[in-house]
Amino acid sequence: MGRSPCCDKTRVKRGPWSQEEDAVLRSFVQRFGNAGNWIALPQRAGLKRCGKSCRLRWLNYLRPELRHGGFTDEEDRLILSLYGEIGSKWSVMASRLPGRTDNDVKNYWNTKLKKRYLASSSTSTTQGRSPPPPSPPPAPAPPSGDNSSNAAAAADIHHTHQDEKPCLPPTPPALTEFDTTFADDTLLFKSEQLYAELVGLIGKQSSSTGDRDEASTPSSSSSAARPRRLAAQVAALCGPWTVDVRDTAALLSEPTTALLDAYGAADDAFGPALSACSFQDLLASSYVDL
DNA sequence: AAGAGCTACAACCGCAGCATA
DNA sequence: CTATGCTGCGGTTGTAGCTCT
Repeated sequence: MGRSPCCDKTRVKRGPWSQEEDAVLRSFVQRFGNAGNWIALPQRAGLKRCGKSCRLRWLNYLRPELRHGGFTDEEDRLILSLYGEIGSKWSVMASRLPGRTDNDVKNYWNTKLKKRYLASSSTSTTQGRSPPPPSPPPAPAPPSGDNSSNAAAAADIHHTHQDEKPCLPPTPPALTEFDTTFADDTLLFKSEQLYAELVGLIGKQSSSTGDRDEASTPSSSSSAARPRRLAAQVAALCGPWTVDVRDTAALLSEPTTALLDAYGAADDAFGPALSACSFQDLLASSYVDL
């Protein structure tokens, strides 16, 4: 019996993720997590993506604790050593390398280390040693330590080129089909906060790199100023931006539950507010011209 | 300068295992 | 107990950018 596909591939977007999609997914997941259901997430967040794709994007690319960029010699040695012990258990290897994903390790292995490994194993074979068995893992690394070590490592992780990319959209993500019919004041206020936070994230990333390629964003010069103005105005109303939105733990600690509580999200992890309108709609609703 | 080949990495695919109704 | 749905995982593919000829 064949499995049904996880989503209708003809109705979801595929291929590379845009900065707008990244911003929406990052903001949504940091706010609400996946609520135990990646399949439903894209619909809730207003993303035209397969849930699986969202999960992969978050896990392999958007998570704040991730490190991108070159592997160190120490990591090289550890991967080579682990491969000799457990074979292609990329997730186990990744758990031993804070800030790295299984996909990272796998790609790095396939493009670089594999050759080195084969060369060294053939050398050692000619020297009389048998190559290490790339098979049954003896004992998986203790999962309990993974999160803590990753969390600890996340503390001093410097964000690399991916995080440094300025990603200020000329207009907010889902605004092209913005429906102004819903006008719940509380919801509007909350959505303004959400969008202000998104803009804050974008602004922070841009300013950290000096907005160096803002000009590369099509038609950004005039329209890009509007979200910033909105953020400044909301910040004036709500107080300064004090939470680093790249810090998932900090984000999840307070506003999420407060927001969900505000909408009585007892039986739906996303809350009825998000059932009634998507996350992008929430963002969109904030984009009334103040 | 242009095309071929290579490299790095993002993204997709499909299966296995687990949870749950 | 079984069917179903979801997540996690490893293998594979696609492609942008770089280097070489």
